[in-house]
Amino acid sequence: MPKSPSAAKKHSVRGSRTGRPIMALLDLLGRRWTLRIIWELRDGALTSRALREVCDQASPTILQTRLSGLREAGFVELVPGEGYCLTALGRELFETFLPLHRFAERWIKRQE
Amino acid sequence: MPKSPSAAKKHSVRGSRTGRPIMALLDLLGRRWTLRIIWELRDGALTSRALREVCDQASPTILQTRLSGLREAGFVELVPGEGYCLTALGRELFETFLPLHRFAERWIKRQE
DNA sequence: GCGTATCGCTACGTTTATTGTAGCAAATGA
DNA sequence: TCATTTGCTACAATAAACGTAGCGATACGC
Repeated sequence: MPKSPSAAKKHSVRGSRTGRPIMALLDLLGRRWTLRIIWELRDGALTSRALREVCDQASPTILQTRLSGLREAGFVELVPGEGYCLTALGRELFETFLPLHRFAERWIKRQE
Repeated sequence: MPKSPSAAKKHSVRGSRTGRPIMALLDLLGRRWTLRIIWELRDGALTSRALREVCDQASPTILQTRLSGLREAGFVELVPGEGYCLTALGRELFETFLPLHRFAERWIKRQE
């Protein structure tokens, strides 16, 4: 298994071996709870525990791991006294998959 | 592939407990290789083995699992003699996160 | 027919990721 | 002080993903 050291940071994003940014991003977003966290922070800051509540009581272990990754990626920041919230970049990312919301509505009807 | 009304529930999508479509979709897309598969099928059909090649030799076990999920979800179909390709719905989904591509380019520059 | 190559797909043992529960130290306010 | 809440971590258990091998079916050329 060839491993390129070109990964963004020490957490060696899975799809980044190709050196294509989109792969690194898809890889980052394709980890459990990542998309959900970004989604739940859309309306403002949440404390780690509040975030856990809205994320269906996900384990703090993995939430912490994801939050670290998202902070490293520059999508999320921790504001003392406020909690976790999206950075400007993070909000930009959120908006790129905002259309998913409307898509999901149409999609679910097809499922039923 | 037979599609029952409860097809979506068969694999009990993780975030679907809330009943909110976007959660079910984020959950589906937040599984390993799912986003990548949709991305790699953007230019047309690929056989299961060709798909494996472009997906960094991912294990056929998990690719098969994902392809089944994506077929159940109606995003991917298997065309005999051609291979796997996106359905009309799948292409629509792909286009909703197409802006991610450009975003990823900008994002990666920030990382370096 | 025969061999060979490819297709979609699965078995199975190992490794990695995620979960669930409990709890820590620091900060805050009463 | 005491009680809460914060971000965060330890640790054992479970679930997901990986890697290798190979199946049956199909389609070729010979």
